[in-house]
Amino acid sequence: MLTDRQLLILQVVIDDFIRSAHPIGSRSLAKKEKISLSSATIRNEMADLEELGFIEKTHTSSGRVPSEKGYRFYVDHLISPEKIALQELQKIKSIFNEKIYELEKIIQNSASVLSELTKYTAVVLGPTVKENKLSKFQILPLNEETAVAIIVTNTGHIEHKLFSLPKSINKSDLEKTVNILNHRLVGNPLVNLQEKLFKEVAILFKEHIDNYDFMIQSVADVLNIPLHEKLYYGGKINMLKQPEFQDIEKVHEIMNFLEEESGFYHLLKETPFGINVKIGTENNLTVMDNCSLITATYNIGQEQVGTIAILGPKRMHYSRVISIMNLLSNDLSNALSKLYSQ
Amino acid sequence: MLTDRQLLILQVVIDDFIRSAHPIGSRSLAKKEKISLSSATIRNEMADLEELGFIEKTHTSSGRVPSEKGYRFYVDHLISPEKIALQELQKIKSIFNEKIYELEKIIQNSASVLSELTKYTAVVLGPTVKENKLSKFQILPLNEETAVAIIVTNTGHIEHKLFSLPKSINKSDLEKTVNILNHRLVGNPLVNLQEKLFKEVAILFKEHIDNYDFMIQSVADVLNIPLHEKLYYGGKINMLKQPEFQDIEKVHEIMNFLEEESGFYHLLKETPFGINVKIGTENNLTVMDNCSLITATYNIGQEQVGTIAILGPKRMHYSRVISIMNLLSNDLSNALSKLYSQ
DNA sequence: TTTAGCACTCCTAGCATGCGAGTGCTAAAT
DNA sequence: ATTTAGCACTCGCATGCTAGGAGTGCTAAA
Repeated sequence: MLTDRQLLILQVVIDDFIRSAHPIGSRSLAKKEKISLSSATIRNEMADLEELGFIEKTHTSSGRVPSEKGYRFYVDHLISPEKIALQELQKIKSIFNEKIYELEKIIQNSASVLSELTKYTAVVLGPTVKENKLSKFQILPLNEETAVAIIVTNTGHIEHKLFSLPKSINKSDLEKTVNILNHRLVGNPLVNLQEKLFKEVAILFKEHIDNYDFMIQSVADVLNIPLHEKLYYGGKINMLKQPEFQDIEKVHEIMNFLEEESGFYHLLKETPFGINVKIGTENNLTVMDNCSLITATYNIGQEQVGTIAILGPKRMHYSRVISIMNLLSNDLSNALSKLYSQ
Repeated sequence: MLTDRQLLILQVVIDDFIRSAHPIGSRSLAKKEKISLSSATIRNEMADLEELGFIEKTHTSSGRVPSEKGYRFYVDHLISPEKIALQELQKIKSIFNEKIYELEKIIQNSASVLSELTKYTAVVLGPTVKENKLSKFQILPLNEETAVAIIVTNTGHIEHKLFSLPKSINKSDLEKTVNILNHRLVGNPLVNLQEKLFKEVAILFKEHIDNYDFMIQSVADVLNIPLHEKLYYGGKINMLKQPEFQDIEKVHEIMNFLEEESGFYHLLKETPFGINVKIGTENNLTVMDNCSLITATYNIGQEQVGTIAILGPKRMHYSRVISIMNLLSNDLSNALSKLYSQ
């Protein structure tokens, strides 16, 4: 177990390193207000902390930097919630103040504000669509051959899709189609729509609709909604400001990973409830070895539907970021729940 | 006027520099197959070319690199169309082979393929919406309070927008609203809709619709379609591969400019018909001083509607990029014209 | 007109040097 | 028994020097 003095020193070392990005030595530590010990004493304590694996040297005679274990301990035991300036709070609130109904915009705004406040890169995983249920289906014919289908889900997600109509379809058939689909499919999860369509709806189509085989194929196309959630980004290039990313190689690697979509998707898809911090190699991904990822889930009603995340260097301002994400994920959950849960 | 020999030397210098990114000197030039002159002769010619401003030295005793004037001359007089490999041609065709109805996807695909083939950054300015005309308007009520409006334009652009309904509106009022709007507004350019709404439609609303003031406000919101065309990107991080962008500062600057949207919007908004090359300071923008921008317009029917662009270092593979953009802009115009012009 | 030769310039890589910030260890001070 | 002062030592980094290489311009000969 660490002594109070060791805790203090560890905390100051990490705090300082997070601020300055420079290794810190015993002499500069001794000058700090909080610490009234000689540099020699501190040297002894630091040697112990190093032996325990919380801090490390970059070379034999350098100051110390936090190790991954050090950061982990810091995050778990040494940080306390940070006060967020009023002005910044208002920025968060402002996401939800405007009368925005559209989910996508709220989420994109969240990512932007998050990156703006933290100066790191924000990634938001949009709400699960898999669990979404169909709440409305409509067809709007554009001309003889094409129509646009509008699909609305219970979470406020709206999608439109062009498709081709059977030749010489009449108005009443279209109406019947819409009625049947609404009657049979509303309330069902999107994933099941295709199955239901072919099993249950097909029979009804056959009974009531001319040219039913073409129609059912078109509808099937339309209902084939991409099931992977979308990712929203904010401050993609904030990384370039961080001193740890002065190496163009590293930047390229991590940027590439960001652009690729699928990589981050998996990373965010399976995050535990609430705030979670993954430091460096804890992410189990070589590209992320020098990064920390802080995630927070958000929900609609009781259901956890998505994740907001901040990607930054391991030397991240953890307390501040965690406080901000706490606020934002709560506000986001509240706002979305108000709008879309029934 | 330049002699044939000077032309040859200028061409080889620029070709070589585009390939290698290293200044080239008289000795290495003399070794080239195409050139059977001694290094001393070449030195004399190069001195002349420098005096004329086509090439320059990075320091007193360095090899030569092309000047902006040199690139300009090269682009205007020395390059010839490049053969594009079959495989690459097919990649271009593949954008249009699939059955895609949606404009946005075709355009996004174009940007992606363009960046993939050139290894530079592609930016595409979507089709003008200002000139677009309304071709269909529909309202789809979701519940008591909200509805989604669907707006379709003559170029196949579809937009949906949530809005709130007046309290206790009845079905027939909604239908009347839709009818009036379709009757009065279809065929009008999007820019004029707001004006027409307040001038002509307002009167009709007053006559026929309960709660008309609320309704007209909602409709006005809905018809307030963002009039700036969207930008689509491909290969944003390709820049990082170029040796001229090893300086993180420069990368940051230019990336920032890319992310900002509005900057590039103006750059692409006013491009002349066909292929255009702007080299370095010709772009009249400090961030672009080390970049070249190649643009090509595309059209639907006879109307020029948008621009595709490649952003790269001044040391760009001009002939190849121009050839590719020629192909792609033509194919894009054809495909869009087939789909959306009548 | 072209080319060979030569002196000169400038960049770059490599190496020595000194300084500063840091360390560990020991012995004295508290 | 801790804490601290002192000291020798280490390492990174900035500086300056040097040699080598690639290039140039100029002059004089081919």
